[in-house]
Amino acid sequence: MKIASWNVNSLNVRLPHLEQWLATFGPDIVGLQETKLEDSRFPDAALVGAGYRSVFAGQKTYNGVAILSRAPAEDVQVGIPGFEDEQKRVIAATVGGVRIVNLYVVNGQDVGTDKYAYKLRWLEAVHDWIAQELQRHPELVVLGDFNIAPDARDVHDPAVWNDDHILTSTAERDGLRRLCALGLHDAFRLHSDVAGEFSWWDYRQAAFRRNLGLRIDLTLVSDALRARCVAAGIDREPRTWERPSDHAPAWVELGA
DNA sequence: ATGGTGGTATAACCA
Repeated sequence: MKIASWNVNSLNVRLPHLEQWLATFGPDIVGLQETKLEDSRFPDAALVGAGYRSVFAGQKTYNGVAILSRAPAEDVQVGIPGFEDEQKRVIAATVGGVRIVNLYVVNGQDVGTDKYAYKLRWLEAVHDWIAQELQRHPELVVLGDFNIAPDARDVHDPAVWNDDHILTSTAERDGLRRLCALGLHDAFRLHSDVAGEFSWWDYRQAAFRRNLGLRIDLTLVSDALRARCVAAGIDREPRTWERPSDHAPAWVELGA
């Protein structure tokens, strides 16, 4: 079973890319972020044509998340229970017995800003909620655009992307570490210790061509799924297509 | 330090 995460940066613009990628990569489950669509405009009929059902939580212009799956999605949860948030950043569902939590983590703008404080608060709320989810659903995958690069291997220039920089700051990385300490494992790192494999490249400065990227799109698997995690990676191909998202899909494969 | 690009309430704002 292949499970993926992709920040599409506008599903309206990227639907043809998504359809092409679904047809070639053939994931069983995909978490999408930054759909930037109200629910009434979600292209669920087109995706049925591609063989996928959709559950989604969107808004105009910003944010928006969805889970696509070949098998039905059950027990759908939108948002973090008990955490008031206008921004559509969280959707969870159970597919084929596996609980999928899809996150569009707050970007945070710059260290010390109000948005940064919101990011840290939001991460703490996610942490407390995931602790409960793990009790109810030991077979859990937390995936998404984390807007945090776990360590120095995951950035092209550790001198710039340091302890004081947004997406790599100590407090952000501590937030991710605390989440993982609940019993979640970065699937990519179960299979590789290479540096320089990224999932996001800025549109500016020809960053993709020069591989000036970060690995901020993650798939985390729970203790109970760890032994079934047979492979993980990042599919750079859609980032090479014309008018791409700035993110590439990150994926994990679970064996039987 | 700035600004570069791309998305969308097409003007700022967000990333």
